[in-house]
Amino acid sequence: MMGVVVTMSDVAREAGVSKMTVSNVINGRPGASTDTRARVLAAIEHLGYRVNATARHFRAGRSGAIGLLVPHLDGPYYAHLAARLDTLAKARGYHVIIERTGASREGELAAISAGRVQQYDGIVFSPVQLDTAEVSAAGIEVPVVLLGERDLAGPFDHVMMDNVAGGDLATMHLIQGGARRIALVGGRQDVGVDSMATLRTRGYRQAHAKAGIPVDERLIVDADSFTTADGYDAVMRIARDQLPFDGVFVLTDAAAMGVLRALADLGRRVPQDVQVVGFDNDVEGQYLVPRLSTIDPDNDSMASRIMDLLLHRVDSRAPLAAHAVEVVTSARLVVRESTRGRVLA
Amino acid sequence: MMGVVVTMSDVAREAGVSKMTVSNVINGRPGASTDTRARVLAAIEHLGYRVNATARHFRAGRSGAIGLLVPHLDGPYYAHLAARLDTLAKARGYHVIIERTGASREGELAAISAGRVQQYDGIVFSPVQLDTAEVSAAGIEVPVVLLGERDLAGPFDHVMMDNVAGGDLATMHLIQGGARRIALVGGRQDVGVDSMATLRTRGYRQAHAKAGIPVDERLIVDADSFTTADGYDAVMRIARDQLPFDGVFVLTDAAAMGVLRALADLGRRVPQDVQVVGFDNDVEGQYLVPRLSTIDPDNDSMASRIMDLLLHRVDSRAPLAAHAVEVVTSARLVVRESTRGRVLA
DNA sequence: TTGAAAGCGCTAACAT
DNA sequence: ATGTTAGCGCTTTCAA
Repeated sequence: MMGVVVTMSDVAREAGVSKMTVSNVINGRPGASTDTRARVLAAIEHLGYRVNATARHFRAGRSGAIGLLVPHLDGPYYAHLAARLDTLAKARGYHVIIERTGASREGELAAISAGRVQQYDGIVFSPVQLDTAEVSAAGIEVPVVLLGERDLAGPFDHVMMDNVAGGDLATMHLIQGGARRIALVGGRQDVGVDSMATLRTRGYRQAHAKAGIPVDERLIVDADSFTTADGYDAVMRIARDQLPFDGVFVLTDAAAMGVLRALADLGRRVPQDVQVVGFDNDVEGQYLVPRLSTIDPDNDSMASRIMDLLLHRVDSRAPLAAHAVEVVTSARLVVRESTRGRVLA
Repeated sequence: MMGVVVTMSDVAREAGVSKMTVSNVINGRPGASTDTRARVLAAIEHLGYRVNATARHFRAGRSGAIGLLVPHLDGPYYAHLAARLDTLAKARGYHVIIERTGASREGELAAISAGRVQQYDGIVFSPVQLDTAEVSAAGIEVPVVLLGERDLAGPFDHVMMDNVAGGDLATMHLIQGGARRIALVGGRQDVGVDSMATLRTRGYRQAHAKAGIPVDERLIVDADSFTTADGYDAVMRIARDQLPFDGVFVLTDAAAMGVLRALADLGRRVPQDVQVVGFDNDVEGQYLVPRLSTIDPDNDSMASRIMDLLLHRVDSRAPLAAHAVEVVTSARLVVRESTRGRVLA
């Protein structure tokens, strides 16, 4: 026997009031006497009533779902972000649905297509291929918070970490540890679209410029989707090309894991022969051999900002407000065993 | 301007039929002439109509949500399982909501409490502390599929991998590689409740018995929630107690990562001084130094079985059928660099 | 083969 | 301070 379903009408009858009064009490709306409120609360308690979230969302013309559109879930990065966002969303009556775009143009376009998006009350989108103009052109009709790349002056709220500063920090750290030929695994040339990769690459160049060290373009190698496998392959390609290098800045910790493995296969010691620094501060990094130095992007505060911005728009039914908000959270260097430098001031 | 919301009535008007006919066509119910069907389909296409899942679930008295109750999301194991289950669920009009129990009794009891569970149409529960009787006592009123531990004869459908065989396989592999004093990280004494840990431990003992090797109980050390940190700590504890060992069977790959790191800190070479084998076959394992030998539980087929069993009950509104189904998927040894043995037949 | 009516649980808008 | 009405989009039931 399925449990008795207690509705608002049941509570109203039990408390001797109307459904509306029950609704008002539940939603903390004013206009109920202390006495009535107490009776309603007692009835709720007594009957074990819980609001039917589906009915409430239905009535409001909403689904209660927030879409989180990310490239993949291979590494821990997006999994952790998803968990944090979900916790924040639950506290406010929503839940998070994860969609993987596969980091391809088609995947991203499909994910933000009208049909897919309309099932959500709002979306958090981390594009890796599309730029603001393209996202804008998709004509998304729910609130959107963009994530992880720099796009000046878009119509969307935008939360990102300071990738350029982070890349600079990481590279400068390698230089201070004595590196002069620093490979950039996952690096991308600056061609129009800003992305996590191009921005961190910009930081890499910035640090070289400040230190007066020339950049050898051949040391900038792509790493597809920044997975562990991609990192491994990238180093193997550099080695095959016989390019000397004494430092590696890897754009993600996940890829850095593959880099460390590749260096081990090549018989190069870390940090004695080659220093390595990652980016993301995944917990796994502190258990690698050697423990990985990395950049910590402070993801917890990013998650709060994201949910605040998004749900504010969702609740106020103002999908595309006039004033898009730009939030930049700052990065911090975490020095462990894979580098020779010291913590910077 | 929010996009025009196209409803079933709009489609009906456009096609010159009633809502019911549209509904029938959409749901593939019989009783619509080929001609009518074509007109309805054309109207749907023309207007860009999509069914409102919230309304449909509301009408059906459902939420459309499947709860996935797991101990944590620290490692990749449950994150991957969640992703797979979600893909399967989406294809059938449901979505997966992840709940973390924290691997504690209170956390698990809270997660399966009436209030929490009633928001789901069905749940997939991976208990680590509770046994079948306790889960049963909670009086869950939606379909449940249990996961990951052995419980004979419960009222719930139950999908698990063959943990005992996997533990046996791993241990036997270490023995064949020459190990005689094998530490068991995450091992648990067999006390009433079967769990992932006690079952794999049973496999460990079984292998020792078959090989005629005595088990040193002091080498069986707990590892809390099987995280990387727990694995690290476990090995450090064994070392502090000065117990000699030449092999380690770690109950999860996540913990195995910490084990490898600890052995590196202790200056013990793997696999020359100590062989290590994990369990789960996380992708990360093949990039560790050394690459981790492990047990592959074939999670993909587990995920399909789980969703099939669960949604069958959900769709047929038969939460507690008379015949609970027990599914056991088999495990496979993956030999890499952290052990000295060869692949078993 | 098709349609009309009713209602799922909730809340905005409007009485009282 | 509290109640009544109406209706969100869909499908079950019953009628034509």
